Amino acid sequence: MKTSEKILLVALQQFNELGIEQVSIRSIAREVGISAGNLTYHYKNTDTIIYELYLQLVEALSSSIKQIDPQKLDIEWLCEQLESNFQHLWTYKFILLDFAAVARRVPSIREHFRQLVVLRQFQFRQILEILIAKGLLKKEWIKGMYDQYILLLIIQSGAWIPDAEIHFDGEVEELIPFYANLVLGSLLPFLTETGIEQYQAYQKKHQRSPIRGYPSAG
Amino acid sequence: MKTSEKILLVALQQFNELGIEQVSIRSIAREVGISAGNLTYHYKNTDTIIYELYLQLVEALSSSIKQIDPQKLDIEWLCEQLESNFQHLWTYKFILLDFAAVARRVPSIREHFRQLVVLRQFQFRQILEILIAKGLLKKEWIKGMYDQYILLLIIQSGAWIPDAEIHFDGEVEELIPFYANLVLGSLLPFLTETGIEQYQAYQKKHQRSPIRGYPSAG
DNA sequence: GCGATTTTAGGACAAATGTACTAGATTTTT
DNA sequence: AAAAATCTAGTACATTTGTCCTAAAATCGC
Repeated sequence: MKTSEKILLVALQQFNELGIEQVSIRSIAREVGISAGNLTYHYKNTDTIIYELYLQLVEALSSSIKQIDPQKLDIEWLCEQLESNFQHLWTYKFILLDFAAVARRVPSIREHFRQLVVLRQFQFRQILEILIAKGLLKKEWIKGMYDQYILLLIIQSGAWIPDAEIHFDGEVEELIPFYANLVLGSLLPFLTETGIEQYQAYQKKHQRSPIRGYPSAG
Repeated sequence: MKTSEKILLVALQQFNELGIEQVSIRSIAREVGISAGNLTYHYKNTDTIIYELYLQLVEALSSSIKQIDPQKLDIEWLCEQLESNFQHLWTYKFILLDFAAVARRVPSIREHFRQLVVLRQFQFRQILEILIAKGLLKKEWIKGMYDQYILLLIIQSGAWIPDAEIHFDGEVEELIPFYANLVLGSLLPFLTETGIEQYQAYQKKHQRSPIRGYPSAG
């Protein structure tokens, strides 16, 4: 494997484990087994590495979405899509764990992400329209409610990661399904009866209890 | 004003403006106009200051909640309560801006917060029960949906701050109302007709357009 | 095999940070 | 007023970090 690839791999691991502020070019170089001087040859500084990893994440997410095929689009597809995306996000969790700090350190990430969110809003809107047309989602019964929902969904899509870091106590394998399920739960009140049936079919298929590994007041 | 109070004040300001990682005992001491040595006499290190400010925030939120009076509890009360809480959170925004980083630096904050959330879940559940009993909220039509919603609401209650830092472009005075309104929006699909009326009455009273200062795909 | 390019190691340097310590000043207590 | 406490300034030290530079080593094209 190329040195530059090794660096990114080790860097990602360290960022995820220690948090961005604890990682330096020296700490990465040490673990890769190269000199710090050498590392700066490949990546000028840690910010460059962060940006590179951010691009990897964006790429992973984009290629996952591909084209939206209105034919296959249903609740089950949505569930799978979301869970797959969450998996990618978790792989690069350090980015969303302290996204504000990341965006402050690397302004180009902030700018890129701002535009990305605008695009996502648009895509979500299209998806919802299709689901409504298919009778899986209720028609908007309060003006603007779906626009609000989309924003909330985007916020939630990043926010579950810090939440998991603080609260989640369960097994690692259960983490993604748990939060995917949780965020999907925000869709529940909008579902039609057919939509609910599809949702519950998906639930059953994957054998999930709704809340586990999360401290509760019960 | 006592020196120790001045320190907290300046520290809060610097944390909010620069982010936790850019603030040091020296940078605070410089702005307060005292020596760094003196500052360490009052607070051993920045972590201690962070913890102190965290306690201030918790105190502000707690005293805001006070006792819940089932008599007065309605949608309007909920809106006001939420907006008031958001105001407090924004005052100490650095804490929730990088909460994962804060919790990593000061483990006692993490532990305290974990317990706090358990309590909040319980309180929310009580509030929702009352609203249901009053006919403002629909009865749960999918098992466990309100438990899920409560978790989402708690996540959203912290997540709007990083989101604002990245996306919000509007006037500062509009920020809190915008996000309070956005998060309250997640309640919309659960509202009964009476609930919707109360909600819209509150909206009208405060003259809000639902989306402003936020980049949209429209 | 040879020259050019790419890759690597290592060191030097300034700046910043947390921590600890000393000693003087100020306030409070008695 | 004297003693005790609290508060303050200043210094020193070890570490870490980003950045820059040099020279050697490895690799590649021909």
